[in-house]
Amino acid sequence: MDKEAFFHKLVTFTTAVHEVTFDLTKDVRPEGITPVQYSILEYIAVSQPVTLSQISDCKNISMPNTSRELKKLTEKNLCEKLDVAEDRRKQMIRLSDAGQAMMNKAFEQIGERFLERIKDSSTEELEEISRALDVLHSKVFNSGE
Amino acid sequence: MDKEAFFHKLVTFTTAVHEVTFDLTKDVRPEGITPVQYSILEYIAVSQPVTLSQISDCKNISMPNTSRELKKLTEKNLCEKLDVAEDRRKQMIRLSDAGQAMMNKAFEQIGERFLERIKDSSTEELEEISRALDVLHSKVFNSGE
DNA sequence: CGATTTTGTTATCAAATGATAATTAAAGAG
DNA sequence: CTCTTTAATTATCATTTGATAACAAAATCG
Repeated sequence: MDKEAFFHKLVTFTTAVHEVTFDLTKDVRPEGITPVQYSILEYIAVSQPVTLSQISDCKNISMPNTSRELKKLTEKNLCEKLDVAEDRRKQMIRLSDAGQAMMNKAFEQIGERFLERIKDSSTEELEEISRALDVLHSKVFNSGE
Repeated sequence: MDKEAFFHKLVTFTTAVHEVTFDLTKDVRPEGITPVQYSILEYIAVSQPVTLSQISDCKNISMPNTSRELKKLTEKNLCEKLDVAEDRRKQMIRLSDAGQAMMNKAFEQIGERFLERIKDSSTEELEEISRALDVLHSKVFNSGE
């Protein structure tokens, strides 16, 4: 298969992934939370506890802007800052109970929509999908490292 | 495999896809083009000719805002509006020569980065990846319909 | 034909985001 | 101990984006 066609296939695929994730996640964002804030909360939920710099790096948001958004989230009692004993410049950030509850609810909705989407797949097909995810994750979409 | 783990796997995967596409496409956006404008140009490039409503629907941008951004792009001579004979309300939009050249260049850069990313894969692995793309595209990320 | 729907435009406003400079405090290097 | 680097904050500004209302013209429906 020629590179050109392969590349086109990948572009089409990533576009589809973006569209589907948009569909799965639309409307789950709670009132009063901006898109950027939600994406930060999502990141914290998955990787907590994290430092401010980590959020800044991974989400490609400058430190000042990360600090600003995190301050707003903290004021809304959605996350907490914990001092780090070894390095007193750093702060570990994690979701508060309220923030955790909020994100659980959001993930639950997304999960339901996802299950709806694969509900017609047999056990064998799910296995196949799972293997496909492994292949692509390890051979193409391996961001880490 | 339980649903919970399956869902988690998918979340991790889509996150990776987003990160990788960000890496592949960062810095390719030409000077003076905003992110939203670039995403519109990308969509036109792949699907041209398209109507304004199609752009609005597919990119989830309201008609007024789509119209505004398209006007700016037209003023920059990056795309053209063609009248439709059968329905004089509609306009078909496509890239101008300059716009096409610009997007070709952008896609070329992305293509190079992509090839770099899969350069260590054998022919068999590429076949495997291709099949995995087909599986996921048809069974999970099938946005159309 | 008249009413309604579709397609697109213009204008305007508010909110979200991005970018930068200046500052603080702690850690680490020499 | 001084100098430099790292982590984070605050303040400020311009740009981008989203949202809404009001409008116009063509198509479609009954």
